Amino acid sequence: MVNVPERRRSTLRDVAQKAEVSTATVSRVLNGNALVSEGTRARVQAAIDALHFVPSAAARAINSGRTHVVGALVPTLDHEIFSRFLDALEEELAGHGLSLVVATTKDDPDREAERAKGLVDIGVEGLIVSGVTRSPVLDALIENRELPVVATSYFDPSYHLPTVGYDNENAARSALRLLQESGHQAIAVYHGPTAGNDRTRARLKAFRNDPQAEFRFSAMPLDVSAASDAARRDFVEPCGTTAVLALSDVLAQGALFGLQALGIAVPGEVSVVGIDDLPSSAATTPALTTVHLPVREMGRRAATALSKWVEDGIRPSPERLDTKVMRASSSLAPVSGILRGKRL
Amino acid sequence: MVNVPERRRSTLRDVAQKAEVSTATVSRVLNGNALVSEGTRARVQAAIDALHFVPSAAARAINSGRTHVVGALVPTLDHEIFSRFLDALEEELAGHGLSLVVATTKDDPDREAERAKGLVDIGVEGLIVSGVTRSPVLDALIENRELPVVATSYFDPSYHLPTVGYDNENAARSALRLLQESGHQAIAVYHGPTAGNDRTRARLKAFRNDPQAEFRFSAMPLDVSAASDAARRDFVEPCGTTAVLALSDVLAQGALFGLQALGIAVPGEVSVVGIDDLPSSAATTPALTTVHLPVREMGRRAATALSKWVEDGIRPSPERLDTKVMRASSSLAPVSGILRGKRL
DNA sequence: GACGGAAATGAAACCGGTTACAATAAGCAT
DNA sequence: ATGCTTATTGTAACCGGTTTCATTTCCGTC
Repeated sequence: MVNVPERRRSTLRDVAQKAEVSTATVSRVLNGNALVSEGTRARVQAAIDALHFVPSAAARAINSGRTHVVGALVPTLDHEIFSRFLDALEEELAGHGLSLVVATTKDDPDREAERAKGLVDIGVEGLIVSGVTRSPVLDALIENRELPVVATSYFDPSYHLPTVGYDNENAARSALRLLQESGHQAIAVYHGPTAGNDRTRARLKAFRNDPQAEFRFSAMPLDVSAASDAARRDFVEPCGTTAVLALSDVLAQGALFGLQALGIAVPGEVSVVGIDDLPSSAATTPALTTVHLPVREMGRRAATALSKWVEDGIRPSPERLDTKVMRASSSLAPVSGILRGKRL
Repeated sequence: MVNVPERRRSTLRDVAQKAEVSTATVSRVLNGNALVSEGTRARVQAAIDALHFVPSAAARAINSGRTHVVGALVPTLDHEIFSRFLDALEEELAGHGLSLVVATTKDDPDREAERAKGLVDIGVEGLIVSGVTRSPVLDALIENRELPVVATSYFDPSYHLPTVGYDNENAARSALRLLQESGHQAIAVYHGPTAGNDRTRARLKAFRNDPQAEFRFSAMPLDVSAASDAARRDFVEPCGTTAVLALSDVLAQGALFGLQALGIAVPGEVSVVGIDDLPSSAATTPALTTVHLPVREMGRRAATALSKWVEDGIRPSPERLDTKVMRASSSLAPVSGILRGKRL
């Protein structure tokens, strides 16, 4: 509104001048710390308000050597599991006085390295990453900077960075055991892309060396529709498959919906089991039998671990989080019931 | 490994000394800009590598006056709609060379103001906010700092900040019209909390002054289970209500699941319509009739707008995004069918 | 009324880069 | 050999804060 020819953001020196004190005094008022007389403090504060002075974050950072910012590298934000993780992570970090910058990797190690470089360039003090597969470039960067980095969604005490996560293979094994205990042998396994995704690959390990079982693996994009389509394709003709084990709940839900669209009873004719335990999985009809992954807890733990490392220099120990079977007999039933293969 | 007593991060001066050049020359090499002889450049680069030198972000920022960081304030990350928005936002911002810090507000204006303050403290150059309800404190902060701020999820050209979003009231009206055109008059309206959430309040405006209709409003937490429970409560006894209009797809899905659990046919007996168009809404059985909100597009547009403002000082104009009815006759059917109230 | 010590404040160095400007050296036409 | 450009590099100021240390002031005490 007013004609201000080239307004420059006011600085601490401007404030000092206006309040007729030294810059040191203004700095003291700003930080509340030192002992400044009440009169001076008021005068300085008045000048600050009048000039709408806000201290420069960069100038502060250069002195303290701290930016109070950490970064998180996740495959995508467009998946409930990661956004819930980040929600908890952000909340906990905020409690420790840290801000969170996010960057997405699309499960590409090169892209991860590139984005990590970007984060370091803006001055993050630490990093949260997903899984244990790094580009050598990123490893070198971490090494050189001695950057605190916590790896999540994966538990591996032998990894060179501290991990906070669950045992993916074991989670998948729990789901598999559940099915097998109910007599299922011919199982369709639905999973997301394995390229660049070591969590999925770890889960797939649970299916190695199983002489009796008969697995049918299908990779697909991680969305409900893909799994729904897959189920409609796989089960449109009678087949011997009695169960779908999805390595993510979105796929399990999709399978459930697809089967329902075909008029196939779940779990009467086909059982469906997932991994993740999304909130919506408890509400579907039938509710989904799944393996709960404690992602919020993981977010909190990772935040605390990274915070300790960044603030106090204490390198955290690996933390293993427990997974847990949910609603074991909801979308899962013994194979003795009506078999899809015998229908008609 | 090596015994390094108190290692200090190496600085540009260290590099200069090691390479036996001035700091100016090192800076030139760093920025590739100026003309440095090939020999010198190589020597400096060698020193940089040897010392694992990485320039300080803060020191750079203090000179350029730029941090290349912007912030986003969203109610929560734990909701698909926001995380998809952020996914697109982050991607587009990255394309403009900007990093994204996120902070959650829990739909509380005071908390929003507080978190915004925190973001400004770490040096964000601009802000993305949700809706058009601000705490006066935050408004003052924005004003004083002349901070570029773009408001999203809401279209209102009269708002004092540029908005990039859709017309919430109109979206709800589309959904309502759809139901009414099919003859529905007794409608249960499921919606999330209204406190601090002007998007929901705007959607509710669509139901004002409708003499013929008979609305039954229920507020509930924004999760599938809450709506499922509500539906099970509302429809367990025969009642005249023939449709559920949920102001968010998670609630619509919940209602759908709840009705299915009661054995009520959708849309045969009760129709369900949502707003959002989540990916999973296309896959449920039946697929959900809903109003598509272009949140990814909104993310991209908001990113571009804020980027232009931050980088080029061009204050963006408000942008209105179109909403669109999806799958109009999927979970919606004319009321002439079996009425729940007449069952038994 | 001089003295010791706490309280309040300022001068100036400093953090780690960038950059304006000066200086030196090399190249080349006259 | 002289003068002028151009290429290369260095000196030092500067960005906007923080902090060390010295200085001044104000007390209460003996």
